Amino acid sequence: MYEPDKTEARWQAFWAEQRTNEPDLDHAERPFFNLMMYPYPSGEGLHVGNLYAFTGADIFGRYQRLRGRDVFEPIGFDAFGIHSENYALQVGTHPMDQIPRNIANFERVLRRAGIMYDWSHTVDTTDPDYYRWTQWIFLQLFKAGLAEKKEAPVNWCPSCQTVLANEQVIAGRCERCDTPVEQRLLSQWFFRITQYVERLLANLDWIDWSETTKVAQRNWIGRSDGARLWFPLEQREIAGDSHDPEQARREAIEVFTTRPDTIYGATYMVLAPEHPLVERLASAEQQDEVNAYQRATAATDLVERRKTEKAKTGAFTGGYAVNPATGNRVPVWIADYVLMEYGTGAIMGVPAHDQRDFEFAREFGLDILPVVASKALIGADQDPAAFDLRVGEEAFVEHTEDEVLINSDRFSGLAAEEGGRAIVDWLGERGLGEPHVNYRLHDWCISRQRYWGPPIPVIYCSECGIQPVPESDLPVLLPHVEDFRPDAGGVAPLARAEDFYRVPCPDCGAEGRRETDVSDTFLDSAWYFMRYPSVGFDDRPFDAERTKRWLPVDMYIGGEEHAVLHLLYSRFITMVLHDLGHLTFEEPYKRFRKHGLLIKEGAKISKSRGNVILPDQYIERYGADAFRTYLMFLGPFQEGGDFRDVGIAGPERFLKRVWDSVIGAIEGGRTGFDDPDVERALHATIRQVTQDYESLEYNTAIAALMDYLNVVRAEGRTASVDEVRPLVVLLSPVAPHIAEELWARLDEEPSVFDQAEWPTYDEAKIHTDDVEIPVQVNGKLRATVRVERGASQDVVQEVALQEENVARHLEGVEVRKVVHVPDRLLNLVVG
RNA sequence: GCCGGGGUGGCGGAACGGCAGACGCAUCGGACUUAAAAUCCGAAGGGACGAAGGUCCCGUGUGGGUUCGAAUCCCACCCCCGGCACCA
Repeated sequence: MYEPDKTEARWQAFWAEQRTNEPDLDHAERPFFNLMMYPYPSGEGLHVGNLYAFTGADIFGRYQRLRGRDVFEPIGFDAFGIHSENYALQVGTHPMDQIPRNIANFERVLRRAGIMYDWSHTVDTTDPDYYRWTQWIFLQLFKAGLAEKKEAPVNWCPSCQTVLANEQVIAGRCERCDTPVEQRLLSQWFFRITQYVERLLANLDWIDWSETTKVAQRNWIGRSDGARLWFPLEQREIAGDSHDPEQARREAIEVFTTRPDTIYGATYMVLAPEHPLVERLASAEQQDEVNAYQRATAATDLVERRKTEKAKTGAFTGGYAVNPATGNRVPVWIADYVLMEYGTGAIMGVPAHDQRDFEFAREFGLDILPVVASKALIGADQDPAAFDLRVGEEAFVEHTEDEVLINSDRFSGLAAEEGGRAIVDWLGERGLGEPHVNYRLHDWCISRQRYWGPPIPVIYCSECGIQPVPESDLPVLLPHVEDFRPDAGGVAPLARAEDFYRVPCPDCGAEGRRETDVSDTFLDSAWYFMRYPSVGFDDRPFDAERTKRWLPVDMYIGGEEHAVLHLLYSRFITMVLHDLGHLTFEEPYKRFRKHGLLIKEGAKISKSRGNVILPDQYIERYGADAFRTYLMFLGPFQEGGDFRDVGIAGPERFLKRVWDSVIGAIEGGRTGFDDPDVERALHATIRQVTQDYESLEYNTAIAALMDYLNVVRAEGRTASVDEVRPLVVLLSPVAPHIAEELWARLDEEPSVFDQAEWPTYDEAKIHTDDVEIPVQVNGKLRATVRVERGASQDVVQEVALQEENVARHLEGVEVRKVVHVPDRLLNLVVG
């Protein structure tokens, strides 16, 4: 009798006692670092989505192990952060008490699920032995000039009462609580990730990652090629050759554009309402209107402001600038459709060729002047320099190969792209233009005005300014404070803990004050995988030898939701540590594969829907093996699938039958292969399962195993031990407990993961002597015939023609053509 | 709007130029049982004809195309999911 609860408990105890899953980190000869994204240990318990991801990753790890690799498969807990803090606030506990309970609960479930973790090398980001090195990493960036404190407009969540990184703002709302985000001008710590943007982009071309993830990163980085142009302010004359270009630029409005070719159509300019030049440009008579508009914008939250479909609003400043190409003076407006944080916070308005500018010009009666048109439209007989193009209800924005410039002086008639380059060159001679690449990506704001994170290791000295905490003083311990509530004014909770922040300057001893902000959780997770092999080394973040042996990560499996956050930050931190000489590699993950998303009965799983699945009850009822098998069977791992309770019955029955068949084989005592069909099925199954594990297609691997079992036990047949031994091995990555038990009962030495050889297949044994060939007439199936493998067309055709059904369809018509694919198909084309 | 991914039986999904629906769930029929559950055996995309073995037609979101042959490749469109979005 198959009793999963007993079997699973026995083998989990065996693994723990024998330290089966703890590779020798110093001497492993064929190291394989199998990594999965560590979870946030929530108070609600381990989510089935976590277990889905972990199981898929675990199968890959176990498979690599059976292929002879020394697999290191660690787990840790991403336990700092707003989520934990909010949960503690909600249930009225302290995170320092709550988190260890959550972690213990997670560990219990993960052990119960039979994941091959090395429990002697876990990471907890809230452990001072860990965050000490998170602080150390901050210091390395600080010393390298890659961490800077600057006053900047930042995203402020009024509900969480903290600053958010751009990546944490989803459609203008806080990713945590969905509250519309405000902009505030605050002094914050930033990591200069923008300095690495080209490398982050370039390496995407060669790292082995899911293509969709690479695309998401490219989009996020948002490289756009264009030019910077300077429109001199009107009260100054246009800077001529005799002027210093630097001077000219200081007295001008700088814009970024991807369409410098359209500058002759720039009939006005728009500044973001917060733009520093607004004050200077605003005329006395427009001052009130400008101020009113600025106030109105400031009062609007980002969600409202960034609505695309919203009608265009704005205010005229009363000031003018000069279009450096035409020499015409153009009015300068402010409008909220221009955003301070993208480009230069100012644009040239080209209403004929930009839909937004078009709408704005229409609203305020500004000139609309087309300067680009297709050759076909112009025709051969017209002069592009004076072409009269009428603009309809929309801007003319298509950007095609055959467009040429019109109404653009001497550039008229040039192809648009070429003309754009020529114009930028020409403006460049006067210092008023240059090619420029702009990025959507901003520097990474790591300051958080919250409690539950690693304190940023900096001291502000009244005498000597910003001082890093000496490395020897790390960690800066997060004190246990009772009132860890965030503050609406943006003051960090630690700023209320005088014992914490009052310290002498580490350099001069004068009165100093600690930084009271903590760092972003994403900094914790940007390097956690580097710590795993070096857990236990107290005097260094990562040991050189261990790191060399195990990193970079061989396989990383995780959710697509981290495509642009965690994965980008950890690449950045790895590059920095590489450049500073701490690492020998610059990309952290050799391979990354995303897993799909689980839904339940067609609906998204979420707390608010109340359809959250906790694995505990299922493991309790069906056993970990059956639950794992079901999770992996319900759909392609990389695409996700639909979880339905009733579906577990299939895998559950399958495992019972495996048990009965193997036990039956052992009791029967027969060896060898007496049935060529079974042997053939075995070899085909080994081939299929091997390919599927390799490519993470676990659902079809399991289907293949079910298929094979159906062959083995057909019509009350009793299997031989040689027929079932490979089945046990092939199944073991998915259902490790039952596999261990059956392996042992087959009189083999445990553990199957150390003792078994991965089964090999013989292509020749998969082939039969005969093949079944479908016979089509005009592409429609009319019969199947059995012929010898490799039979010639003549032979196949002869056999086919004897089929009554084929002959009938050939009656009275002429065979015009015969398509024969050897061993695959015969198609008779009649006319 | 832009960028990804996807639309196949009652359901989850296979197949990804060559016998559509593997494998499984649910369903139905049978065996076992006093009975039920469990287990085992079998049926099954839809339709038409046939007593039956069978035979034919229709079928992979819609419409076109390429091909001897298309779920699979190409073009256009519709719908769903995920991401980004007044990004200049």
